[in-house]
Amino acid sequence: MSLANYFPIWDKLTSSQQERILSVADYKEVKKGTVLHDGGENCLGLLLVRNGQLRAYMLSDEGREVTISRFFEMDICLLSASCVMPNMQFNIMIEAEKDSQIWVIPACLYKNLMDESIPLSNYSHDLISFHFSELMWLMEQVMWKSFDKRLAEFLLEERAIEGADSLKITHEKIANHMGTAREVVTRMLRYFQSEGLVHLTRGTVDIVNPDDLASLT
Amino acid sequence: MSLANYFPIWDKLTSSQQERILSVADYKEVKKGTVLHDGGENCLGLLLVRNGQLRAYMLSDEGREVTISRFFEMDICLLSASCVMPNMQFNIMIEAEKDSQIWVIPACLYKNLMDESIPLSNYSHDLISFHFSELMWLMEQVMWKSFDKRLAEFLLEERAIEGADSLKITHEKIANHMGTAREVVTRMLRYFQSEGLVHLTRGTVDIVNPDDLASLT
DNA sequence: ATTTTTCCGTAACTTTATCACAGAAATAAA
DNA sequence: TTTATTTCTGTGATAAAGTTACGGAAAAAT
Repeated sequence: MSLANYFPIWDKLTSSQQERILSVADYKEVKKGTVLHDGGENCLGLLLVRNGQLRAYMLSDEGREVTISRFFEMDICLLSASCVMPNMQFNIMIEAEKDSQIWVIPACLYKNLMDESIPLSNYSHDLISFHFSELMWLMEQVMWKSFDKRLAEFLLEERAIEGADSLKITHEKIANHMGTAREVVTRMLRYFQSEGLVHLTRGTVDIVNPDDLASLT
Repeated sequence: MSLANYFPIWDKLTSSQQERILSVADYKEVKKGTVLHDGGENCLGLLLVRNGQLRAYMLSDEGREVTISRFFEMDICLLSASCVMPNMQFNIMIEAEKDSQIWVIPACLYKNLMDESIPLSNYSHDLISFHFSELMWLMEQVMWKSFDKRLAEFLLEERAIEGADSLKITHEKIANHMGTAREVVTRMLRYFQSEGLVHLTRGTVDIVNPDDLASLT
């Protein structure tokens, strides 16, 4: 399966445009943990996920993190292309959460295409709009939901992504996703355990009672 | 001065497109406090500010607010046009912070224009991208800055907007901008006053020492 | 002049974040 | 295999911010 099968609105591009993309797109296989983009530095380009899982997150000066968005198969990530997303002077990071196969499409090409293809321009428009919407949602969560609800929701989301009740994740990783401190996660997880919602062992959180977790949110 | 002088990239539109905008744009004068858009309900359209000041904010179920973005002369607000910003199912509100003169451009027309004008499509792209960026900034503030710094920054921003050291604003309004509780604002303002940074009277905050306020951030 | 509304002040309490440290489990090194 | 090192977790003390519950003063309305 090639790029054409993964790139959205591929058939709305002219064959010349398609060829230009194919000729410059860079196929990469990256290991879990690889940082693909850090801050405003280099404008890597857009990332098209063939396989695996990416994570975009914010990084504070003190090294704290919050996950902004996650990318799965067939998703396209614009956040790595500062040139396509102008006016961005902040620390957005992108890393591979799992071993992944991706195509990197240079931002300059993409920008050129946006100047000639209305479908592509409108598609990007909708993508960014979607990211904006996601960020609004995150904002709501952070501002107005208590931590127990947020944690419960995170665990259930993780369960849905992994398709398993046993999550191989450390308290610190959870804290980094949620933008809080490890101790806070530990304490709440212990409380969840005392209530029979989860079972904890080093490096894993077993979801014992997903229904009660869900009713908490 | 007419719409054409306020609408960005006006000269990159065809005369037919310009005419269509002119023929359907609705000129309005709204009083301070008017809510122009509430939630996903009606898709009012975009707002082009001729004069005055608008404010976009999030609203929680419990009635708490946070200001997301503000709009001044010649700014265009897309957030009110859910159709132009798809995938938005949250409570975004827009109100006039001052008596304002605006044009309302129906979202359906705008959407049609985006399908035929690359400059317009790209312009909207950049606009939303800018909103995304603003939201990222807000997120950083909320997550990683202590409240004293945030409040100092808010007061200085307000001072810059008003062009005066004496701010006619209640503690509650400040709290609504910042997404916190009125008591928290009151306490911090009293602390600021005790440090000689501000002077408080009912309904006003006088900035006594802007430099020290700035050094706090 | 009196009532009502708006705005502000404060104390007690809860939740979340921060700091400091320690011990257990896993991994690497000797 | 034993020892050392790193990673992960647990917990108490403290601080910051949000919540609850008032009451009182200033302004506006009657």
